Amino acid sequence: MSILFSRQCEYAIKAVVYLAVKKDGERVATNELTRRLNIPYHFVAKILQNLTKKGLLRSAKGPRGGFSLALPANEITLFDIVDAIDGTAFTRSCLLGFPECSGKNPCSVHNAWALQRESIQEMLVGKNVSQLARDMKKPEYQSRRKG
Amino acid sequence: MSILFSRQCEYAIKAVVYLAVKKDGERVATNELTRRLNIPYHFVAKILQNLTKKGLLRSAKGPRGGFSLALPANEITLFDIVDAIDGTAFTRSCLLGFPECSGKNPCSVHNAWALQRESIQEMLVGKNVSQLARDMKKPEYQSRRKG
DNA sequence: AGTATTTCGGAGTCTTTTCTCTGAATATAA
DNA sequence: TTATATTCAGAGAAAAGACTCCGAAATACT
Repeated sequence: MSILFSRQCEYAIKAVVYLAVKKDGERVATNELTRRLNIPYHFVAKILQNLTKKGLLRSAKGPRGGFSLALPANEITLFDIVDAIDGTAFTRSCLLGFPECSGKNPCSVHNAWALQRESIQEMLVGKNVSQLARDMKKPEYQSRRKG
Repeated sequence: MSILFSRQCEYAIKAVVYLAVKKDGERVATNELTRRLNIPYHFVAKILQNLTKKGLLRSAKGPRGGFSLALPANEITLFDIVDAIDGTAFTRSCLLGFPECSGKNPCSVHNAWALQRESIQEMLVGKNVSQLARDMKKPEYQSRRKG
């Protein structure tokens, strides 16, 4: 099937936005996330671990431990999260997978697709999780992709 | 990683465009395709078989057999190929995977992404393989995704 | 100090996608 | 009619992605 981002990346976005809804620095444990976001426990744990390594989150062990944003919510964009999890290859890669497709040697869909990519990227850079959190106060927070 | 279309779909597009470059009804064997497009033999064979089942291609067995377009090149759009291989879920699905995300109950990136999807779809519908074939007369036809 | 809670790190399993193989069926050409 | 070139069909192997498990380390609370 294949859609723009991996599952893991979708989950990461949901989790970070969830953290952004909380007060600054408030810690949230994996347990709460798995319940509220409906993401498998061990999987979301791993994802948060990854985000921590990338410096987007801060973690604390022990009772009352958990995860919190490492930066102000308005300084974390969707793009940052996508970059941390999936990388940014999609901003460059040819739709048809030609390795040598580029501006000076474009494949036949290069230009059209290049515009699309650009505008997707702009959207991702333009949305920070503080905005998303605001929209999301009414959390119809549920899980999984349907179809 | 995950990009908009599957590998199989990329390959399908390349193959169909390759056929469109040929004269009407000219048959091309799997062998030629695998060599020219650098796609694994048995894999491209399967893909062409799929496209045949979907009615986009015609096949002929035996010596001087092979595959050819089942329709005039200007009546096959990129969208048709994507539809045949990956399906069109991407035109509907929420970027974050919320199953109940929709126009009346949008997630926080719904509207932005809905516009993107729409414009991607328009591009796919707007490009037929005859146009692509024309662009591609200078075939820098090579293989695989790099990064 | 001891216990409970929580993340960390690595390895392991399951599923889907990508890619391979093989044996048959069919058509062409000599 | 025989040899050969080709697709067809389905099963199988390998790699990638999604998800699980477990033991260890850290911290807070009693």
